[in-house]
Amino acid sequence: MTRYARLISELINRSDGHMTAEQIFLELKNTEPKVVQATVYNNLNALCRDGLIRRLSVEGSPDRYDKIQKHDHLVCKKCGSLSDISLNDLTDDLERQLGGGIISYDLKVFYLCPKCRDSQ
Amino acid sequence: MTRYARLISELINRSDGHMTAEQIFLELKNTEPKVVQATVYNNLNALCRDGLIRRLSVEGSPDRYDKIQKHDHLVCKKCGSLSDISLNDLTDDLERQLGGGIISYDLKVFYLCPKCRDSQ
DNA sequence: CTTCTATTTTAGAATTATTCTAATTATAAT
DNA sequence: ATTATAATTAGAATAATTCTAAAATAGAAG
Repeated sequence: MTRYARLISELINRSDGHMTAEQIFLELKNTEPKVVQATVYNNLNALCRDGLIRRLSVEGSPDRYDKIQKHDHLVCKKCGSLSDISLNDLTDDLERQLGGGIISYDLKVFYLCPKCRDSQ
Repeated sequence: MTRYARLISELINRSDGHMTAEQIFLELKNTEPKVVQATVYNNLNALCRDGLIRRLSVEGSPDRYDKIQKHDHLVCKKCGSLSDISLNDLTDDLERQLGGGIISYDLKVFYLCPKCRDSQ
C-alpha cells in the first residue's frame, strides 16, 4: 500500500463518505501539494478493485467514493443529496431468491429530502 | 409529447432495456436520419424527469435508460454486464423501516456472470 | 388559413469527468 | 549500489454530456 493510496483510503473512511474524485483531490492537496488528479483516479480505481472502498454511481453527478462498511443510501429524487441508512441486510434473502453466487448488493432508496419537500 | 420523445420512449420500452444514449441515438438514426445527439439527451432527460423511463447509473459505463416497469438488476462485478431480475418487492418493508416517504428504490445485485466465472 | 408565441430541434462549441501516454521518480529486491 | 518493478507526474486525449444561439416546427388566437 503506497503513501497516497493510504492517505486516500483514510480520507474516505474518515469522512462522512460520498466524496467525488475532485473533492478528494482538493482535500488531499491541502497536505500533499504535489499530488495530481491522475494519481487520485489511479488510486481510487485500485482501492475499488481491491475492495477497500466502494464506488457509488449517482445520477447527474460524478462518481462518489464511500467507506466499505455495509450500509444503504437514501437519495433525494430532486436534488440528489445522499445520506446513509442501515437497513436490514438482504443478503440471505437474495441468496435464497437467486440461488447463491451473490457478491454484494447496492440499495438506493429514493425520497424527497426535507429541504426539497418543503420547497414544493 | 413530441415526435422524438415518443419514438425514444417507445424504443426504450420495446428494447430489452439498458441502452446508452449513444445506442439510442444510433438506433433512432436508422429511421430518423436528421436526429442529433443533443435531441436524444434532451428527450432522455425530459422522459426521466416525467417518470416515463428510468436512468440507470452503471460503474464504468455511460448512463443507461430502462423501462419504468419495476424490476431489479443483476450486475457482473467483473465485466459489468446487466440482466433483469424480479425480486420480491421491498417497498412495504422499506416503508416500515424508514417510516414512509419512499418514492422508489434501485437494487443492484452483484455477482459473477457465467462467462467471467468460467474465465477465472 | 395566417400570424404570433412558445417549444423543439439543430449544429457545433464548451464543459466535465476520466483515462491514457510517456517520462520521471520512488521503492524493493538482489 | 544496481537493477527491476511499480507509482507518480504532467499534460494531452477521449468520452459523455450540456450549453448556446439560431432555425424549424407546432399550437393557439384571431
